[in-house]
Amino acid sequence: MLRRTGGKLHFLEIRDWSGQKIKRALKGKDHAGEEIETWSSYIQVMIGQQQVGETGWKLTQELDLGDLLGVDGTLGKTKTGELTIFADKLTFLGKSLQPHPDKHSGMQEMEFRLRHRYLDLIYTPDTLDRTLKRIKIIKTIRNYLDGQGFVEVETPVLHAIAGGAAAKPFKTHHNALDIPLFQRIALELHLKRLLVGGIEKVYEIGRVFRNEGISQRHNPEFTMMELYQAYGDYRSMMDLTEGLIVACVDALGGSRQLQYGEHTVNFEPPWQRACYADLFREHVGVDMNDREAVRAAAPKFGINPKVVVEKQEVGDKDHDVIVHELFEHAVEDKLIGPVFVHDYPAGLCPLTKRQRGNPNIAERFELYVRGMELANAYTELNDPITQEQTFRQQLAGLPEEDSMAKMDEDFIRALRHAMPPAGGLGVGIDRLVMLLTNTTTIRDVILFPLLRPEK
RNA sequence: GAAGGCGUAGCUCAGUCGGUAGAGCAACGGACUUUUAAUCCGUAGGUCGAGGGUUCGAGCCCCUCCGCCUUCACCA
Repeated sequence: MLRRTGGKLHFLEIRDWSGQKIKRALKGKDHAGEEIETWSSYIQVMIGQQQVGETGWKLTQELDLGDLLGVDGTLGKTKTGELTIFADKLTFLGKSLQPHPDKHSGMQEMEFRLRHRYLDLIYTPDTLDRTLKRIKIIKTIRNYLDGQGFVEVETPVLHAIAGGAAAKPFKTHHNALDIPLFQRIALELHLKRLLVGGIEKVYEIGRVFRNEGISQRHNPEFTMMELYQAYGDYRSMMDLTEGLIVACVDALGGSRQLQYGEHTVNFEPPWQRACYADLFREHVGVDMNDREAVRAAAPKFGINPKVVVEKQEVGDKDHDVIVHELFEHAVEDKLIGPVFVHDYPAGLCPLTKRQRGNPNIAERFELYVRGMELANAYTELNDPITQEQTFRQQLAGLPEEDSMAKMDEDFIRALRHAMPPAGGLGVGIDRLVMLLTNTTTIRDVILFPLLRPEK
């Protein structure tokens, strides 16, 4: 609430949260001509001493910035043309005891904004705008997938074994059963069990947890969408991904050309599809299957082809590992996209089916936009014997206390009852929202990101 | 984990060469009947992130620590 007082006549601007979405023009020089869609708007209220009576006038004298006020009156326009409620009755609804931020400068410091998100929503129009867009994107994903015949499910967050990805889990404990439990790091293994169970088009949108570092692109809890389609493969996943994300872009109501930083990204389909090996050759300059050439090229991109443990070179890195490090350094930044990078070196993808006729290539793609991995999809491995072997290989070097070091025997048993061949897709919702709302930090697309406790 | 930047009133920010701690908004008191962030007059508000050092004297210089931001590293 802004207040301009004038003797026996006051003008207030109150924020109206009627729940109805409207277009609102942003005020101020910086936003001239801009509109956002929101459910909050400001409307002016005029309060005259004679109109609101003695108690109403007394109340008016006591109002502070941030108070909640009910107004009955007549809608009209002032002589300057501003839409205004001419109040004849005031109802006091809530008191602000804490001083609010500067009504013009708003909130500048990131930490203050994050620790007072309720104020940030009021004083930083972009925060509310991004929040509404996030909700709309998630709703669009549900509508789109439901329309394609997918079934949304809920699977456990607490796992006895945290599998489906390579990440450190959060650990907790169940008292009655007296067992350790982990918060999930992926949705994959339960959704695949459902494939076995005959739910042939299945998805989940849910929170996953990884006990790792925090950065502009990482929050310890974040939202994943994973879907699995029986009798699909990574090619069908590309078509689905393209349709899904274009639907999200369209849902935001603007153009299919979206600004992100200094780049404009064109989401108009069809999107480029590029083979991993071709991109590698183009940007690194050597054939990724040429082991000598790859090894020789590594130092040019600042990559050490030796494994370094505590500053000792203890051996040669695996060929596919060097290839991918080169890819990350030399190629990723160039992928403004959207571009599907497909056909990955098999060594990088233990859970992926090999290409028919080429065991060195995995049927996988990642969708890159502006150098960021936005989606990851496979033709899923459905052979229980191969799956068990790759699990064992993957776990071989890990320390015992690492939860990843435990084999999910139940999952293997499920596969042994026959999982249909399937395409699978994972999308990091937070990063998708970042991209579609031109936001540089994940902390601004999550309402309450994890912060170090105060003091 | 490394480097750089920042930390001053509830908020947004000044603070020069090392010389008494500042402004606007918000709050409080008063005046005012047509305003578009900011009417006028007045009042109050501070462990200058914390601790140590140099100095006659430190918001400012030096050291240590804490927090946040940025970049890099790590991490699917």
